[in-house]
Amino acid sequence: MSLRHVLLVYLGSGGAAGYDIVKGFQHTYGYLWNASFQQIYRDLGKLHEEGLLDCETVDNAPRPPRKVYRLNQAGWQAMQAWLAKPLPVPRLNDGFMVKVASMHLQDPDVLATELNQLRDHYRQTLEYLYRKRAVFESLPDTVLEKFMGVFLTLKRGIRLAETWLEWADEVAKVLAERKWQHVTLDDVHLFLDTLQDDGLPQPHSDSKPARKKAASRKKTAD
Amino acid sequence: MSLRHVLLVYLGSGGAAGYDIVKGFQHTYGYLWNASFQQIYRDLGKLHEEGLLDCETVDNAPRPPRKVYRLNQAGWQAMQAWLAKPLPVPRLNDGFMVKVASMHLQDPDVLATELNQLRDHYRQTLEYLYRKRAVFESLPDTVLEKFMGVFLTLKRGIRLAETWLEWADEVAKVLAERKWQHVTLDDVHLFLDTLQDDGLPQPHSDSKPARKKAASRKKTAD
DNA sequence: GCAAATTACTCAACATGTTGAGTATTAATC
DNA sequence: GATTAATACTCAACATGTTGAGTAATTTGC
Repeated sequence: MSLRHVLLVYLGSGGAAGYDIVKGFQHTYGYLWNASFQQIYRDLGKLHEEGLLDCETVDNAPRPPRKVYRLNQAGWQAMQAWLAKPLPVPRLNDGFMVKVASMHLQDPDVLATELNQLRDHYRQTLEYLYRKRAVFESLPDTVLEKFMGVFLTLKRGIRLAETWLEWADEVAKVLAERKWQHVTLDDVHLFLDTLQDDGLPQPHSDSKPARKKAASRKKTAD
Repeated sequence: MSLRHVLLVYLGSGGAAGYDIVKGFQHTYGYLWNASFQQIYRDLGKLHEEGLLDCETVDNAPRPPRKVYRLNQAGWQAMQAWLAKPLPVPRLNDGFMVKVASMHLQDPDVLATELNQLRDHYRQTLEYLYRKRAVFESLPDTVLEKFMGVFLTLKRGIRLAETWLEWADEVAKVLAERKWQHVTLDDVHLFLDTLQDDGLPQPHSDSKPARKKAASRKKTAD
């Protein structure tokens, strides 16, 4: 699961050339998948080497020739295979959450500043997404149905940003009231042990939910 | 921004040894940050090499000795520097969104199956998180305040899962009604060109919102 | 028409994350 | 007490993503 597959899907609607793919990709999947232009070029080259893409070199003198990539039989199959195979649940490695979880280690004003920057960002994003949604909603049904998939992901983006902002208000309130205390690792472990934690469902984790008493842990925190 | 920093934050509350860190880390940041035990061991070693962690080798005969890692001065500063420096807005490379956006390329029943698997997963996750929230809410305020940061991220996890499920209902409805049509890349480009797209706010994108007419694009789609 | 900036790329080094295999010690089973 | 399984690690190869530098054509400013 990676850019390779997303490129195959992108080319599933038709072939295209170098920089056009870069630009079109940003347009189409811009808020679904981040990729640098370097990575796109590199992976297009690899997919071609591996025989999943045909590459037609079209003369474009006096400029360098355009390389037009297009799915071939193998590529189409690889795309279908990816679409058909369920993905692992996405990881959500969000550093800001780590900062919030450990707010007791940090100057609350610094965290509040970062929170506000993020709020501005998500408010801007939301406005942008609302404008886009309005365009979609003004389309006649027959056209909208052509872009139903994209429309659905747009709605997802809107929901995400909206709930992020609601949550951020909660965090801001806590920060304003300065409702927290210092914590040690031992506090945390003792507390978590009392939870009788059955483990979060994690389809691609190799740890089983089996638990032992954590009593044997050496006291190493300071 | 990576596991390195999260480990520094984790050790900010106190030192700990090898496998204890692995286990404790999964506990504390399990639903905030995914990391394999191999990665944790490797990065602990690297942080030690770089002089950000002290490592005290404690005899544990007849077992292999325990390596107790602890933040030193430099490590504490590195942690504070990370906390103080605003993070880039997180990428959200979610393959399932790509699948939904290109639903016209795929058998709708296959997509529906994957959607339902994900719904089951998020429903389970949500139940787990509700149970955890109930524990937090039963705590006396003085204790809750110790874990306010963790509590806030838990609430975030709940909001995320809830809105994901609401959105999934929308998608399921569209899939059931089979409301979409075949699309070509040219359709997509023509449509997007009409949007007068100003670009999504992307703090760590190097593309500027400047736009040209896409009229010069060669017709390469099939 | 020359210099500087921009566009359209390529290359290489590196950071980060994943996968699979391997190795001791301890515990469980026969 | 030998065999097997589970625990607690280590190592190495590789996949993926990021960063910065470089190059050649094309446009822009003088």
